[in-house]
Amino acid sequence: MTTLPPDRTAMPKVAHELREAITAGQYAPGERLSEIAVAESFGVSRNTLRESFQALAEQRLITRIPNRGVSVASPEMADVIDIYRMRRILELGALASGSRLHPAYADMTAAVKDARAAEEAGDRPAVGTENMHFHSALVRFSDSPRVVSAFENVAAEMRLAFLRLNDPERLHQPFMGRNEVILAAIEADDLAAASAALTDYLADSERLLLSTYSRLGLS
Amino acid sequence: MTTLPPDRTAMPKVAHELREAITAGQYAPGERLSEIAVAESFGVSRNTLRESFQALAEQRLITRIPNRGVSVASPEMADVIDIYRMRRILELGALASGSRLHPAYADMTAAVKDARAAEEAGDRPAVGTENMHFHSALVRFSDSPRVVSAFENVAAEMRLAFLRLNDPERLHQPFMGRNEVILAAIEADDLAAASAALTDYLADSERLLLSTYSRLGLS
DNA sequence: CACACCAAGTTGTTGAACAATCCTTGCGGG
DNA sequence: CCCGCAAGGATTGTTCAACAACTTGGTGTG
Repeated sequence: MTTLPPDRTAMPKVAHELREAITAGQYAPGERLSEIAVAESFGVSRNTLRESFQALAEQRLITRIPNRGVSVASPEMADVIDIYRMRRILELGALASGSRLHPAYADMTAAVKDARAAEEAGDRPAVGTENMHFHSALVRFSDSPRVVSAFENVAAEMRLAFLRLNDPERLHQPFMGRNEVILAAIEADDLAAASAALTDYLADSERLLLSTYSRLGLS
Repeated sequence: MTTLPPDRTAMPKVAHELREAITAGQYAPGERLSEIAVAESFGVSRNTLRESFQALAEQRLITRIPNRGVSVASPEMADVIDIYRMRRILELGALASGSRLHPAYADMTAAVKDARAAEEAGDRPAVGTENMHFHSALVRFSDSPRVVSAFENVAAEMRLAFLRLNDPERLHQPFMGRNEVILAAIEADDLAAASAALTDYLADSERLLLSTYSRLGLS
């Protein structure tokens, strides 16, 4: 077994792949991440891995406790509430610049269409993915990289909240109709109606998530 | 020269102190940060420093270019525009929950009072600090740690934008009156008026900053 | 002047080391 | 039987020295 030369820019790649793995549920929320084990699995040194950890910790995707290492974040009810506060501010703020002429509008339309198709096909995970695509696109109305990346961060945290549940994807399903209402309001240039629909969406989605937490006795 | 035992949790401290040093202008925007030099000055190893760098990079306070190391961020016009987009969304979103009964209201009052006092005393830097305190407090209306820390991040970036200028503090001065208008509107429970005043504030502040950039031929 | 080349310096990464701290386990006392 | 506690092993946080890849600035050549 010959040792390969080290990848000269391994850290960003590792951070990215680890992020994907976490949001894909390959590591469960709350799961402990052993430095040695993870470093080995990514084929990097412990030091390089620690740099990647720092990036993910800043995004609140992992939790660092001094002398006790790293574990995948496991959002509690208080976090869920806060995540929705952030979502409300970012999404409603972005929607204020919404328009049927904006490129993001087409992406939202596509997300709704693909979600419908996935629903027909009974592909629940895809419905969930498209739902999040819809809201990612919505936030792009802001034309602001900072707003978009702040949203992507809370979206990843949301994903972790869902992963704590038994059937994560089930919770997305009831809301696809809501997205269509929002879209129609934007199409009609009625941003007030779109905002109202989005506000309802967020309130109901938060309620459902929190009550599921409560039902399962979480946090 | 006896070598001390390494600080068992040096990284967070270094990240914090480096952040302070950068926002205080001890390292100029765009300045190159040599790993060896900075590590030495903080009394930590290169590896530990790199972890701290990663945290600050995630906050956009420093810029990492592969194989060329780290430099203090130097916001360009496009960044300033984006920072204000983010500020508009966060601050207006938080202000929507504003109330004279909220603890943040008292902090805003204090910031205005201290700013007035600093202005009397001709202490320009303090006027700037209190101006930012005012807006930090405003954002706390959101009751959301995530919103607050997202704001603190763009506030630090703002600081870097100001540091690119000759007389950073001068730009804060014209706006203290605006803060008083916002405060009065909240006191009168007129959130619409407060939002309008804040919108004006942000637009004018952005305009002044951008025109100063332009006058100095920056970016 | 343009261009290839060279040398010095820096970065990105590794692997091994070590003390401090945590965690488990087994043991003894109540 | 349960609780506290001590010993041991495992893990973390950090350091150091090494090395190749890369950048940078200068030099010489055509």
